[in-house]
Amino acid sequence: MELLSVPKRGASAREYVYETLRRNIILLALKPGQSLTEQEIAEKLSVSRTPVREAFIRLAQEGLLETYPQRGTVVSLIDLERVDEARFMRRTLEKAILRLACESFPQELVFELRSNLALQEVCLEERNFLRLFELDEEFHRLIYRGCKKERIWDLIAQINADFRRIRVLKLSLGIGVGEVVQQHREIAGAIFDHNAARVEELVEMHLRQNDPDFERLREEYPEYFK
Amino acid sequence: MELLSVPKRGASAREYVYETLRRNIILLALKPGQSLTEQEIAEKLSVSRTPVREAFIRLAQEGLLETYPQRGTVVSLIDLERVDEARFMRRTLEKAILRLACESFPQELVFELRSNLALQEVCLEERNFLRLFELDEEFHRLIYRGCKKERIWDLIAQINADFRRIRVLKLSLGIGVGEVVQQHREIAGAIFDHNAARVEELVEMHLRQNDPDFERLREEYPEYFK
DNA sequence: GTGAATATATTAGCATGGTAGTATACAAAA
DNA sequence: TTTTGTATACTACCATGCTAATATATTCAC
Repeated sequence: MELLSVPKRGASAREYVYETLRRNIILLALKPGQSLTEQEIAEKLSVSRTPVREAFIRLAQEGLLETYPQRGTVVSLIDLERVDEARFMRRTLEKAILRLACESFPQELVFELRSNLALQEVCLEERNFLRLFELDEEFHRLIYRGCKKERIWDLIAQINADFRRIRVLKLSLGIGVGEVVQQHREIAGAIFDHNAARVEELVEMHLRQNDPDFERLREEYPEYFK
Repeated sequence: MELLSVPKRGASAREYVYETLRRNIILLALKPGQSLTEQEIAEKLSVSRTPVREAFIRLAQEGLLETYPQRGTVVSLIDLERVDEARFMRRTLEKAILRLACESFPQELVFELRSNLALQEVCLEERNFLRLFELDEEFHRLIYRGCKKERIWDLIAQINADFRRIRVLKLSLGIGVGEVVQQHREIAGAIFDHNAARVEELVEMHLRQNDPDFERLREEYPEYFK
């Protein structure tokens, strides 16, 4: 098992282990269904079992791990029902948030949004899809922040973990990245123009475009799904 | 410090401590701002420090506790900004959920909803407001379950913890309980009649009625607020 | 060879001791 | 009186050993 490394940066051991595992699960360096033990991870990350255990508990609570007492711990399989529920939640909230953003959006974040879009273009040209994925998340987070709803974004990110794994699968197949950047630009444009009606359409489209690919991915990687 | 007890029921020590503390914080048996230590709670609940610590971590993640490394842990103050954000989230999602419920709602849950309403009436007559509070939560959960969106309810419950503490404060002052039961009955009626337009109004009213009381409560209990 | 009983290994849950960081009390100096 | 330095106490963080539950391998009876 190879783990992508995450910088420690003064954080506690617990935080370090948590971030490392979370990132590895979402980026599929840890495969759905793969089993882990406290001991094993503790050794790999050079910490004791306690902070590993605490990270496991948190990841289990977020649905990324499943712990079976006295037996072991496995990376959760991707659950398409849960994905549906998460996407319903996100679609619903994001439409409401973007309506707010069209009413008013703070100037300093306009700059950040534009910068983010520019970087997305670069990643697209360079075909750096993983980084593009992170910029995508950051783009949406910025909008939530502009509406003073950043906590809501954090919750969505939590419940959306399974969906994020699916997106990583899609990226690994290189499916539909160009459209995404174009849509982001249009969404930003609608915010700047205070065009609430238009933004609602755009969000609906943006968040629904992944729909048809689920079954295909499931056929491609059946062992990752529940 | 007196803790309301919670039955153990075969759960792990960690779960037991978590449930006990959570309940005590929300019902304000543990006051906002009050400080706790692992040691102290471990002794009171007759477990070791480990499960207490793990429960603390989870409660801190949910915003009910704040942990300052090497200094201590305190029960979070009620944060009205966070409350606003949580209520925005709930209003937005609950309207969408209730529209779904008006389209179709499973028969077996109709029965449960009616039973719940009947119990609410009893609690109202008996002035058992704490139990009524729990039935209220259960009422809404049932609706989410009927739409296969129970996970979303759980997230809302999490982010709503501060709002729940406010409601407990209100109940302790005996403010506006009669209306709530009446509104629940109307909401259920609208679901059974598939009246989506009506239900949206009702939800808006139901979830907004608490608005004006915040400042009053803040004056009454300034030490509980941030 | 098959099935039951038993031993062994493995795991997460839990208890407990040590550590480092922080606040507090108090004494000494100004 | 005020400030500064120091000792003390207290805390959460982390390491580690033990326990109980479970899965697997082995032995034995038939």
